[in-house]
Amino acid sequence: MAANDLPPRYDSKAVEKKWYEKWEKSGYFTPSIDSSKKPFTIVIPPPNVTGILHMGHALNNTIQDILIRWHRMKSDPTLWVPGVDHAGIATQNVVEKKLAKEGKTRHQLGREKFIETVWKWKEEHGSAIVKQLRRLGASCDWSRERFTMDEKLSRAVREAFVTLHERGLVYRGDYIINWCPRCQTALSDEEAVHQEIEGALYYIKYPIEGSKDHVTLATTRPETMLGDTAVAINPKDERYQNLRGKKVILPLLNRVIPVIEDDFVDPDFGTGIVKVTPAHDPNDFAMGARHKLSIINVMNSDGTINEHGGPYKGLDRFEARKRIVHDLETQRLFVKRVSHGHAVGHCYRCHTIVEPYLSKQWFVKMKPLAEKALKAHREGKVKFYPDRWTKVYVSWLENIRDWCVSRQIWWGHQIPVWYCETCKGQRVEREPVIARSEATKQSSEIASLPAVARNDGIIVSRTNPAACPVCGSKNLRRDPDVLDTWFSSWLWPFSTLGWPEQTQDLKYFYPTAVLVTAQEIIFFWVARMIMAGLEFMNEVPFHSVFIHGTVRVEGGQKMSKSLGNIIDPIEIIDEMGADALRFSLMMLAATDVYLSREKFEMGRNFTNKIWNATRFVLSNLEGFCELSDVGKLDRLSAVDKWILKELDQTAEEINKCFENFRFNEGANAAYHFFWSSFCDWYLELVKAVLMGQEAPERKRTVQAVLVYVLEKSMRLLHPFMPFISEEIWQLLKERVKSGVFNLETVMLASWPAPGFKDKFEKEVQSIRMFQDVVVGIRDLRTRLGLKPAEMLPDIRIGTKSKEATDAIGEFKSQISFLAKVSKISVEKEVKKTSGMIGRVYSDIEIFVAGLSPENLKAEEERTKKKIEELEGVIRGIENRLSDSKFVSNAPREIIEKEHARKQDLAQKLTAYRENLNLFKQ
RNA sequence: GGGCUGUUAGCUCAGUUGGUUAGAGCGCUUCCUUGACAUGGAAGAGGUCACAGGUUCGAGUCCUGUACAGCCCACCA
Repeated sequence: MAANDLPPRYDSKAVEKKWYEKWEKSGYFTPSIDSSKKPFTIVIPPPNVTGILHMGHALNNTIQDILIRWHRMKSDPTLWVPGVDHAGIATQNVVEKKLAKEGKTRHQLGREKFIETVWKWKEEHGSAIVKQLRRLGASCDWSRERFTMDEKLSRAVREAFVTLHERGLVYRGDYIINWCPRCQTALSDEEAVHQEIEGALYYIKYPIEGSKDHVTLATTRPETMLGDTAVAINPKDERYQNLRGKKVILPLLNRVIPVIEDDFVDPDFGTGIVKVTPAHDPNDFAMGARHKLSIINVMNSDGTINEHGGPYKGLDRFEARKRIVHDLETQRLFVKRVSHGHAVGHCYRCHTIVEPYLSKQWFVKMKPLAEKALKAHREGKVKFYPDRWTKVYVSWLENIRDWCVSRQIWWGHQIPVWYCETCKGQRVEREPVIARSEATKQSSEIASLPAVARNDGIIVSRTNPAACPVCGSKNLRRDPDVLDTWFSSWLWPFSTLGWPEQTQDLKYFYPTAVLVTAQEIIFFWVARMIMAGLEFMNEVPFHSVFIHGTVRVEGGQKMSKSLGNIIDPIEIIDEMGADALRFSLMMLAATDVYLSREKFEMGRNFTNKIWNATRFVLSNLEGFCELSDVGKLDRLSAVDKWILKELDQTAEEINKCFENFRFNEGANAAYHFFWSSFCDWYLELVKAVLMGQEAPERKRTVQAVLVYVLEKSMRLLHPFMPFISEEIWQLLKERVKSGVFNLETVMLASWPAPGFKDKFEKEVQSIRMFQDVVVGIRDLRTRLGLKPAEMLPDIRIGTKSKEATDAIGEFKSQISFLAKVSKISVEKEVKKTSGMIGRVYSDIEIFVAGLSPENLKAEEERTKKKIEELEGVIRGIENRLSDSKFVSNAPREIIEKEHARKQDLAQKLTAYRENLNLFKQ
């Protein structure tokens, strides 16, 4: 055998680095715009600039890369736009933490200097994840890489905000928002993650004014009582009719507050009496509005009690809670504390319990946007895969609430709003504000809140104004807030392509084809992108949304840094290779992925298998091989045709799987074809040819088929395993002359289309029979305890079918090669003698004679068991066939099938029964 | 409280419109270092498809209910 200088183990490291650099440098990732062709575009879900690649990214980007590479091979102009998100709160937190280590705060630095520091941090650390995406093999067009804080994308953000304002879809108002006392910023409803916690209901007595009596009410947050401005009952509640028009005394502060009646109060909860704290609870805020209650904010932005909290001033909210409960106990106004599980909002970034907090924020009116998005869905313009996510999307849109978009941090897009200090106070024009909970039932009441005048010295502008357009004053102050990070993300599918400029990219590549993402950000991102696309581009940003599973650790937990259960994809790439990582993920990715390190061995073993199959093929080529069109060769044997057919069917199946986002099935098909069909059968079979005394033409044919199948396999595997497929394809290119190798890379080779449709059916059938015989003989060998090197002296195969006779006759030499048999005879009627055992197939029986008593005994048992099994199955079929309902209702082909099956099994049964007799002799 | 998903081999999971004897990987048993590969090869064992009903000639697959698990949504203080 020719010397082979390839190592027996695949070395992923060297290969991966080499090819990725070559691809990127050669510009293969950059499509050329061809107006005669329909492009295929994907925008990446931009990872956070603070992020490092985790398994979720690996899964998400592997799927995108598969789609991208597949389409590129189908010669669509294919664009994958990469980029990174500035991740306002997360990034600011990271940099602030770093400053804290140096003993500094952002306030010491000042805004300008701080933002400079963040940019510096970004330059130094922000490219970590894009480097890691390269290691994964992601074939993004890096020449179009974007960052949400790029000048052009910032311009898009500003354009979007101002446009929405012009359309009356942006407003500013005083509302209860979710406030994170740790991050010191407002959060949108989506950013306040509700988590079930084991809290408590505190029952407290409020004395009734002018009476020795009191009312008892229940609350989960006693500290907010400092801001109570009323107590409420349900007007229909019989029990409390006597409280009508009364006043109660707020304990601790001794404030006199009224008893109000409101339908909101649920008589069945707690005592049926509610304390009303308009500044610290959204419902109370609404009630306060309805009853024109005063609003007392008792907290500072850091969650400590402020000067309105009397003696509790300066205490943290939870400390204040303890002290208040204690003081109430002392005053005998505390009744009881009852455990009470309830959902409480937590900051999605730092997990601090958010405080419902009254403040002035900017909102986007979502209902008009959502209506467009719903309409687009009804018209089938955007489809979710799997379909069940549609419902999640629709129900969120139907119940949408306004979006609080201002954040009290520094890192982000500063809101393009200025306040004229001169105009301020001169309320020019009043206009009722549409409330945050417009979609909820309380909306009509909220609308009667004190209105904020829209032109009350507020300037919303595309460019930085030099003077107030109303009064000409230069005394302007810019709104210090920045926009929610998602306010730039939702523009991503078109801002990355140049919007608001009408660039060539935007015209050609928008809308994109598919969005690949995880379930967690359907609301945050997917739905909002659809709304933005429709609002600003008048077209959905993508036609398909593929929602893949969540990556979890074995055992079901989410993979997270804090749990310390991370499996780092880069470590897996280092150890086993990116291809192994990618392929393993795809094999597992049907639903949520539960990972353990061992699971990646599947992919690693597969890469090694591919590698070694290649070593075998290459070492069996003699010199430089010329590959003519295999399909035209008339020297193809049945096995050649069989493997070509299998290859065809696999290509077709993988294609279908990609079309339907069924990546695990596609990976399975590729795996099974390459390993079982190509390696286990075809390679083993052709060894007989390559090493035997076959005619040189036969050898050359086999070599051609080997190369042909291997080359096409590399194309099929390329989307899954870009690196090894390229490496092997290039190795073949060095040794083989063929049209396809005029190309530079397998990346640009065409996606295999079936070439042998409706052909080779007969050959496929006879190979199946041949495989039966080989497996049968091997089974017998194992049962007889033969050593691999030992030859079975005499195998007799009985068959009455002409096809089987022909097939076995044709493959005799291969059978003896694969199953180690010295003599094979095919007979119509095998003369059975005692001491023979056999295996029975539909058309074929295999016999071997001359066995030991122990072997015979074991085989007798086995035969008996087999007979019982067959009898059971046949009985079942007979029952069915004698059932008049079945016969009259089932389709004819099913009945025919059953008949044929019965006959088949009956024949087998007879054969086994005869065999059983052999043991009795 | 509402919604969604899952429950199939020891483990992790496939199973597209209902139709042969339900598949894969890992693990397990036996054998094999044979000239591509022990990250390998050959043969094999292992499943009343959570439970109870229903529709149907026929159900892992469709319907209803139950149990368990997980996820998402939700302002009952």
